[in-house]
Amino acid sequence: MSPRKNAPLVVAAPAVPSAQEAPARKAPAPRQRRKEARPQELLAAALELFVEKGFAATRSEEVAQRAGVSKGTLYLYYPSKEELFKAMVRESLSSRIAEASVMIAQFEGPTPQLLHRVMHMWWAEVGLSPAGGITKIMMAEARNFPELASFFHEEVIAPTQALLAQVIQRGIDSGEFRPVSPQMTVQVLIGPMLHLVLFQHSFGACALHLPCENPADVLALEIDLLLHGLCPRPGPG
Amino acid sequence: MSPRKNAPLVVAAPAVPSAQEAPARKAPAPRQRRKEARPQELLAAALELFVEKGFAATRSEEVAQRAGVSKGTLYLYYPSKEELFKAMVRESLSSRIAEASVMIAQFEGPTPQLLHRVMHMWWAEVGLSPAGGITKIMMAEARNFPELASFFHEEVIAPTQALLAQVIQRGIDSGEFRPVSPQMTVQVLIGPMLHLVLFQHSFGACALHLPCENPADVLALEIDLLLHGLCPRPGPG
Amino acid sequence: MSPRKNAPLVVAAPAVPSAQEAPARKAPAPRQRRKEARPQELLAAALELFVEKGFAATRSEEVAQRAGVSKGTLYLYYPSKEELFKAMVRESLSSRIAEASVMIAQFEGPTPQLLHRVMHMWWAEVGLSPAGGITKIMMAEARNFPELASFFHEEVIAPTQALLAQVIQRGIDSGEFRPVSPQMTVQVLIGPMLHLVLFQHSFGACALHLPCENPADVLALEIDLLLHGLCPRPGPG
Amino acid sequence: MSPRKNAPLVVAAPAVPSAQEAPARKAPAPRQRRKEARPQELLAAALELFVEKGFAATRSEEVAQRAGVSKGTLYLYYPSKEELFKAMVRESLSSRIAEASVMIAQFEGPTPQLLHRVMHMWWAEVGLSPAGGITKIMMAEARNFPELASFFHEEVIAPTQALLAQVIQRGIDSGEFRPVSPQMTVQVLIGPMLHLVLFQHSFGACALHLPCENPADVLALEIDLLLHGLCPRPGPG
DNA sequence: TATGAATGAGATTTCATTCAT
DNA sequence: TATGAATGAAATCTCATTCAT
Repeated sequence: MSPRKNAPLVVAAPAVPSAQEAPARKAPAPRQRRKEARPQELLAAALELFVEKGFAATRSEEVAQRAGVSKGTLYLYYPSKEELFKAMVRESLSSRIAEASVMIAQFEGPTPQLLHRVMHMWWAEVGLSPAGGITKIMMAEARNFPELASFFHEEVIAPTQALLAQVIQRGIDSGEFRPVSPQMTVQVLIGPMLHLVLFQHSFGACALHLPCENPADVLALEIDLLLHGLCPRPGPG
Repeated sequence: MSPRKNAPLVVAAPAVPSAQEAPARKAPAPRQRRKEARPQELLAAALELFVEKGFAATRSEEVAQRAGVSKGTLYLYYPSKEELFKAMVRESLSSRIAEASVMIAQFEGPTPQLLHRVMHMWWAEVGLSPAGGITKIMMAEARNFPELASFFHEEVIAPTQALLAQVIQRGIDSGEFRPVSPQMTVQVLIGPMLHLVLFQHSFGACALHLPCENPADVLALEIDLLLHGLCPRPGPG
Repeated sequence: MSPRKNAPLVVAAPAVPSAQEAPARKAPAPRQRRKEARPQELLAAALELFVEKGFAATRSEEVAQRAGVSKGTLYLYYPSKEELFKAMVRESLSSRIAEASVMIAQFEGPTPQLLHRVMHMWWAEVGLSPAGGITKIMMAEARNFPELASFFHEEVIAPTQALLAQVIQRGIDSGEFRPVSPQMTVQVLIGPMLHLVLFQHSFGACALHLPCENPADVLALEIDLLLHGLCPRPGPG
Repeated sequence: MSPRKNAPLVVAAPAVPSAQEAPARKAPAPRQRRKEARPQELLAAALELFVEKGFAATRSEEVAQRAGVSKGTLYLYYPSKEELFKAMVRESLSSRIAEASVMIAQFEGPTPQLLHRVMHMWWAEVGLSPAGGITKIMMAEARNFPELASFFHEEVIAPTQALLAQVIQRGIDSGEFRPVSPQMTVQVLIGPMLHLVLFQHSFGACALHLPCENPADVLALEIDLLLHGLCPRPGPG
């Protein structure tokens, strides 16, 4: 949907796998292998740390350390912290959006079921992974780093919303949904999920006494409410 | 639907006029003595700046400047940036929660109407004011400033959720709502509103080409959907 | 002995004249009384705090507070921290030196006994009182505050050493002491006592596990050693 | 006796030459890489400055400058001013104490001679070097920096006193000394020497008109007095 | 005379980025 | 390529002193 040419999207680079492979390395030519894996390792370390601490508060040396290289090496691959961040976003999120796009296009069946599927998919792939925290960072630091904000909007937000609006529209067209505004409904759909994710990545990560509901249950309830409302139906469903 | 009419969504609190009129003046600012007014002015400046830039990225000197005083004066009133932040939260949010609590206790009438009222009230008092941005900061910086997170949770999040859960419970008790989990439903209720506010205070504040819906309309739709669902009712409501 | 003209020694120059003239007054109006006592109270507070923390590390506001007045008032009496310090020195030490001078001049009897007396007197009046700590400060901060150092040398150190040298000379002249250098012997005399005092006011004031001997005993031993030596006498004393 | 021949009493450690030759240079100091030498250079600069100004009054940037590096570099080697201070103490004093300990253990000969030797050794290695000023700082700032005080006591004071007490005990055991208290005698021994050093590093370093005796002579006299007393011996020694 | 609010230079420590090796 | 020592701008907080009241 977005005009971006999302070439690396399809690669579906696993968010943190490389980091987990690294400690147990067994390549025959370890020197060589390592060199090729560097960008992946750096990106994985960046994802973890940016989500944990935010963009400004993450020290580039720490990223390098966690990836097992020196500070200088990081700058060999990415000329600045901003570029590192962008690369990490592309790696972590853009590919997921492409996948979802394919799934939606191919789906045949009732729209409520498609909506279920899309939301659960997002929850599983993004909400539950560290990638979900990226949005938290961007919301917080958008105004301090406008160029990053702009990038993120084009690369992630707009495409995602377009995808969801498409699903709503499908339901309206087929008479399965009431004739609401797709764009606005998307906001209502996204809201609680994102809120849940943000919460997990912020207060949820602190050791507070959180009366934290099971997110999966909240998600189920949300879908149920959105589809059928809080008020009991007068006649049988 | 309206593509761009959300202009004054976030009501920018007017900075201390004198500070803004005299950016280039050289005279050492004739040392005004006004102990009474200072805290308010500092808190207002702090609110603006913290929401704009976040906790860590806001320089305390900048807060002082915007309040029209010197760095030292700020520390005369608040012993640290953290304490300034806390005071600002108490000033901006705690009082609102107390008001809402009173309103809910006194309300007589159908619960859906009460829910409407509470949500619109929050939107008007918090969502539309800079205070709404405080949550954005806290989500972003909770993990870097655990003590602040804990404070915010106790002072704001927990009371707010308790209040809303109380409303849901009222509806369930009276048969007006289906027997859902109040705590979880609160998450679903809060989600989109908070998301909207966060969005306004982050991407919305950047000069992006946002297909940003009118928030008030989104809010209305949300309440409608939550009460009646996306799926059309089989019989007449 | 030193070329200094120690005129003010005898005069016991009253630091803040009005302050010393007024200690015995009994003005009926308590308001009045207070005002006259101010300098004394400030000087007392200054002595305590300067000895405790040093010159630079003592905040002038703290001195004012301990004296029960406001910061502004302190500056009404003493135009700067340096002047306050000087006044305090005059008040605390100069008068003692004058007293000792009189005692020495009037003493009739064997010199070893005079030496005993002088040293015990110094110990009782200075060593045991907070005033002893002033030397600690001066030693530490002399190079950072040369003017203060110069003042202290003229006002305290030189007169004291001259007095002691006079006693030694008396012993030599009468054949009671070996013909040593009075000036140098003064150093040897002063050393351990001052060291003891400095130690009390520094490490001794910390909560360390000090194998701290009873200072009075150390003093007695010192005098004994200086008079009779460490080596046992070959024949009967 | 000699009125003024104590010129180079305190051997000023030569500052890093390059740093002093180029105070006005503008070129950004061609970033030398010399990890090996840095700690030594920094420690030397720290010693000089701490002794000159005290712990609190020495700015860490100044230490860096005198060592010819930037502020940041200092913090690369020592994580805080306190740690820098400790490292400097270990470098300057702890090693000397170890040396003295060995010498004492190996010495064979009369105890008065050993005492002579120890005291002269201390004078030469510590008293005459900038390291002697460290005690001045510690005495002055012990109460403001208790942790530093504790460190210094354990690392320097206690071991030194133990060593000297051991020598006195040796003399008593062999009948060479009268049966005095070793611990207390140590105080008497240390006192004048330390006093001399403190004086040199404080008032002595100011441009005062000091009737300052030659310290070496004072030291000799002190030892003589302590061994044989002020009072003339009735019979021949 | 007495107050205490206000000021602003200054001190420590951090970190993105550079560059000699 | 890779390293990591070096830099220096910044950010928080302190405190002697001033001055309006």
